[in-house]
Amino acid sequence: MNAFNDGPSEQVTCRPAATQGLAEGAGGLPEQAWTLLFELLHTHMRNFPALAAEFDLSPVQAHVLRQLGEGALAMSTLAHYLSCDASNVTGLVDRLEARGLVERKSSEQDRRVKMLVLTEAGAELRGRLMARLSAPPPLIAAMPDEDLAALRDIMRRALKTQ
Amino acid sequence: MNAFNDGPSEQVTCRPAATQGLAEGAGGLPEQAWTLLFELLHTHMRNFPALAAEFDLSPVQAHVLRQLGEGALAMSTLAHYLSCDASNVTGLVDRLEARGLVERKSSEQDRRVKMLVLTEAGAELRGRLMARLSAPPPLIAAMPDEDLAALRDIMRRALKTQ
DNA sequence: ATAAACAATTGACACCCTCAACCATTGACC
DNA sequence: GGTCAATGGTTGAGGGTGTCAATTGTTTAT
Repeated sequence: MNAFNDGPSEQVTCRPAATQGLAEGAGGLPEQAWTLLFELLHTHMRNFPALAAEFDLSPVQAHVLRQLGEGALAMSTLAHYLSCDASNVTGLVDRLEARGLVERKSSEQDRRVKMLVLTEAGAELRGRLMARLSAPPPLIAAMPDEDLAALRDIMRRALKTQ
Repeated sequence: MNAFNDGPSEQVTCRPAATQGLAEGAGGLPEQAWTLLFELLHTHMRNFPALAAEFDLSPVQAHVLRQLGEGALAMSTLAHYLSCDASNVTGLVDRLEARGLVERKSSEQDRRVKMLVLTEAGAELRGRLMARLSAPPPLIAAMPDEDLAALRDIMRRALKTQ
């Protein structure tokens, strides 16, 4: 998220210049739609670190909790989902484990593998985090119902055919 | 980023569990639409570090170049746009300046502030970066024209009223 | 003229990330 | 059975990103 950055989370508004060079009107229909979504995307992602910080989590830790939704997950699998090196996950999990949010359990089938499970505290924290994440940002919340329904339907179709 | 995170950029698919606990059908219209957008958002953001790496940039450096679109920008302003501490920007700009992408120019009006400008090389790199960023992800590219047009119009309205 | 506010930097410290090297375990092959 | 390559996780070196507290130089208000 890396990538996202940590920081004070005052009121943020996006600078028009950020899209400069993207040629708003140009390109095909996909480019036009994408450019606009891209704007929402980046302005929202700017808040993610602050949002994670509300739960005393780094952005990446929040991602991990997010991914650890259901049952156990091998470290290597997590590394793949996070698109990062396995060695990175070691320290990541170390810190989460030290905070009592996650547990390493050796796999029965393959003793090389360590499975990750949320502790009770971890599951509780994840619940609160997910609830917070599902709150739509102002830009969405302010949309008229018509647009919201259309948006939802479009996205459902897109995610289904993908 | 880092929040986003840096990492190998193989083929990525999102794990259903990531949305677990978000209660897909529940909530009002805003929540429903948002949950779906949220999915797109996170899967796409996962690729951002790899995308930046194509230009030998860290995710944050790519953000900075993005923001530095038009004229000069004070360091403090950049810090505000990045939602990060001013002290962080110092090192950030140090590295970009060392690579010849950005220049510090003392302001005429106020000798405390240093204005950032893209060098020629920086502007060229930014151009290529922005072109790359404007390429819609597969999920968008695969949408039918009807949906794309609707999506574009909805987003235009939303960004305008915001 | 003095004091408060501000822009940028520095230094200490922590996290995130990669790469290369390493250990233990597994599975295939002779 | 014994050997060897492949795999999962950890460690260590090195660098980017981020914070906070303290410092310097400049501006602005009183």
